[in-house]
Amino acid sequence: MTDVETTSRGLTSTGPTEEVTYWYGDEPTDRRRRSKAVLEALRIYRAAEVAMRRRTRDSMAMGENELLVLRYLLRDPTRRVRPGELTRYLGLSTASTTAILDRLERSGHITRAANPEDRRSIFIQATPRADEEVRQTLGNMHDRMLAAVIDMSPEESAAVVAFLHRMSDAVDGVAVDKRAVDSP
Amino acid sequence: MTDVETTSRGLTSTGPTEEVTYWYGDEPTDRRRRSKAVLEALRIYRAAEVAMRRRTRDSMAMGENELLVLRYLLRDPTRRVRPGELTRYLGLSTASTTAILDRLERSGHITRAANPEDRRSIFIQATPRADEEVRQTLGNMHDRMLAAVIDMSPEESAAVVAFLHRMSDAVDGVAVDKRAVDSP
DNA sequence: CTTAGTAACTAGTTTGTCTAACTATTATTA
DNA sequence: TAATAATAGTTAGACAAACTAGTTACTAAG
Repeated sequence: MTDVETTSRGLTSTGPTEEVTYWYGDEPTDRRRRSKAVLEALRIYRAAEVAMRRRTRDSMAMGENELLVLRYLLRDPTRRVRPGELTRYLGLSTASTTAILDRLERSGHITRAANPEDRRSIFIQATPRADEEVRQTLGNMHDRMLAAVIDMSPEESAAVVAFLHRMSDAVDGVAVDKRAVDSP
Repeated sequence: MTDVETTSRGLTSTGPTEEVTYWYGDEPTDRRRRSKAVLEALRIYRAAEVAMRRRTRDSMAMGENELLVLRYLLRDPTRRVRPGELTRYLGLSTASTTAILDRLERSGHITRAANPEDRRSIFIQATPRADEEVRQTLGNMHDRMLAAVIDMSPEESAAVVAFLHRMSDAVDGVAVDKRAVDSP
């Protein structure tokens, strides 16, 4: 399990051709080997995604959270999003959210608009420029992802979705207790 | 469409039961619906993982990169790892690596040892305490992940692995232009 | 009308990164 | 062999982005 080189383009697409061909007698050894191949593929995907995030962040000269905010806003441009919602989404303090919005406003990616119904709060809107920039760098990715799944059979889709849900459950259980044992 | 609540425990495991059942006539509409379900499941998994990382980091009072270094060191405790290797792994400057190692040394998670063959360089070793702490928080996760895939059929494994490889390729192509293209 | 609660912001601090300069050591070459 | 270049890691100082604590403006409840 070495993450080392997988962050550079090309190395993440190691051909799966033979790794997953299966046996007639489905012995425990084979199952273990297949399981490892699946987890390895997942790890490679994660590495590819982390690398993509960094490239995008660099090419847009923008922090991770700023980018997340833009993507969140652009996901449904009709929705009225307030800073508090972004605070919960990012899991940061309200102060940090304010700072992020300041930077995005200064760089011309968002605007702050008054909320007529509650004059304490405001609405955040992505500018056309933000839309264009994000679309230019990430736009094709979603299309490619969709193209990569559109040809899957119902059975394949079901297997993948079930797998992802089990994985989500697996990572959901980490570090929820802790500090009961060894705190100083 | 909203990432908002998916970062909290439990909400990531929305039952997939009906979303993926399939039709007799496999019309384009169904295929599109299935595709969206798959990508949605992937997005939920990602959110679960990000949340897990944060919980771990918080519970160990440690930065993301410190944790990455420890996991890297503990992956094969017999190997002699030098700071330069960690620098390349993390993709940071050598100065930042030094700072990270300073923090880890001060908190008792690593030790610096001399390299007798090249007195400019040193070896980094994780302490037993680091091993125990990491194992305690993340140890079970790998077991749970393995348990979540060990029962998959050869066909299911193949479908999942192929899916992950296609996804890796899809994200690999983002934002590679703009600057010097892929470098070796 | 007062008091409590909420939404966002400001100020000041801490953390973790960066670049540039530095020390010590090893490798190359004139 | 002496001079020079290259390498490994550290130190110093600057900056970006997070945090906590406190403020302002407003709404809701007694």
